[in-house]
Amino acid sequence: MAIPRILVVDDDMDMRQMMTQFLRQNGTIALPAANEAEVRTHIDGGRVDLVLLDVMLGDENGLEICRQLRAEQDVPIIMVSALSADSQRMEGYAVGADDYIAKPFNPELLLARVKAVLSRTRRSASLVHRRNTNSFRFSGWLYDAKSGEVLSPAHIQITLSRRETALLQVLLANPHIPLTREEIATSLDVTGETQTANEASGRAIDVLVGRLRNKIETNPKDPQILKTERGVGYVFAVDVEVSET
Amino acid sequence: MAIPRILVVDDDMDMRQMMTQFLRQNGTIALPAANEAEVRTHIDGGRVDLVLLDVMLGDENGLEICRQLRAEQDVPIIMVSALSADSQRMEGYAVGADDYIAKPFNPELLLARVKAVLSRTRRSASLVHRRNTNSFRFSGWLYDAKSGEVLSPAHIQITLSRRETALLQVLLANPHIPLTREEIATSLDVTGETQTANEASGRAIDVLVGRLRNKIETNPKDPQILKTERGVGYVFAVDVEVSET
DNA sequence: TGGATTCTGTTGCACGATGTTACATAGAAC
DNA sequence: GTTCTATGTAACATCGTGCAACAGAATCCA
Repeated sequence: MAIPRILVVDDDMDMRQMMTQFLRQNGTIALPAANEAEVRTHIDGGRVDLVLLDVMLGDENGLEICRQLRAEQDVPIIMVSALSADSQRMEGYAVGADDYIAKPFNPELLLARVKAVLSRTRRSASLVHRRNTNSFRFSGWLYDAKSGEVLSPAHIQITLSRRETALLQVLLANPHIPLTREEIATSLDVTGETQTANEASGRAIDVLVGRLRNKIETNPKDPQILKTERGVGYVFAVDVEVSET
Repeated sequence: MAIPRILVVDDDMDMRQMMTQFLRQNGTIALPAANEAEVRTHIDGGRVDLVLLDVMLGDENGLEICRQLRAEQDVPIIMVSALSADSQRMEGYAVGADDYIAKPFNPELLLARVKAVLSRTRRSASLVHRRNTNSFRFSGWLYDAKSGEVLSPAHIQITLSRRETALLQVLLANPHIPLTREEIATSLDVTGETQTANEASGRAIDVLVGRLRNKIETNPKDPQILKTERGVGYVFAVDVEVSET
């Protein structure tokens, strides 16, 4: 499974920090946000699998933000509130939240709810691997998922190793979204190919990326397709057109 | 998140200074102005997210300025006044102010009101990094935001590091406006993460500025573009022409 | 089965980008 | 002038990444 990315929205810095830290220690990517603008940035700019949204955001209204997100996106939302009255809870559900937690909460409970919502929506599993698609086009290249063939812009067939193919698939499924090495490594294992231990120690992903670059980049020294996001990971930086054959 | 730019209009220098200083300490860019002419300069010349407008401006009338701004712009305005009588308050709203604060006020209250108005109008999202603009021209130079290319007046391509590029972007978005090191550092932290690596200890910004100067100034020893504001920070001191491609 | 071939992870080094530090210098305050 | 503070900058330190070389694992094939 890909690593879930959770947007933690709370205007209280201590609270925000506590929650992000805890979530990070428990195998998720926690993205802090303090207000609506920051929520926008994350939602619009990158992938977010779940939003933990405080009801009371200073002067802003968490419920309103929730309503808006719901209207335009279908990202799962868990409302968090210092008010545990049932009326509040109902209001949370009314605006479309997937779950509701009252502060102060047991961290384990939070984790349980998070896991529940993530698995319920199966969103975390849906982001990397697409189904029912057979071919991908990107900057002149063609990858046929069914046969596994890769054709260069000059229509020359390229052979990729199994691992390289898996990497390409992960990237093709997430164009323009920076993926960390850990996310890539985890996704590669999910494909069920090699079960070997993940990237605990080393630079396997780096080397794998380099090898793929050598095969699909015109000038591997100056990659245009598979770009490096320093301090983050790698991005598939071109548009991908998906066909159903 | 973008740093909000707040225009502080008050003819009393102490008051002006106190307010700008306080706002700057709280993560905003505060632009001082003492009269209508200076207000004009800022409003017309650069981005302003919020105006803090004193009702009593010597001979000029804050209410009148507010009315005019309202008529032609939709920048949010908070009226500030030594007179707390309700009639005054009503008058403030009548001319279109978004909020009203009576002097003397609690700084925290001011901050709260400012945040409230900023988030309400969602103006804080219109930030240092402009969108939908692809190229910037300044004193013969050309920076293409899309490709990241920088062309010198002699049409020679210059390569900037990632950090240098980010700095240039921040400066280009704020021509003629002195930015403190802290403001710059904050703006450079696009990730918004808990980055420990910000300018707590060091002179990173100074050195970064020096490196950018070495690349874009004709004579780095006597900078004409990226000037130092002693005791303040740095200014991008030339006009910037923005194109949409 | 055993050897050849291919695949893949590990390691060490190079290199560029960036932050830190120490010192020199410029400017302001007196 | 002297003194103090802010700034410029060279030199160094650190970190992330690319990559060649190596070694073990997997696969192929006679």
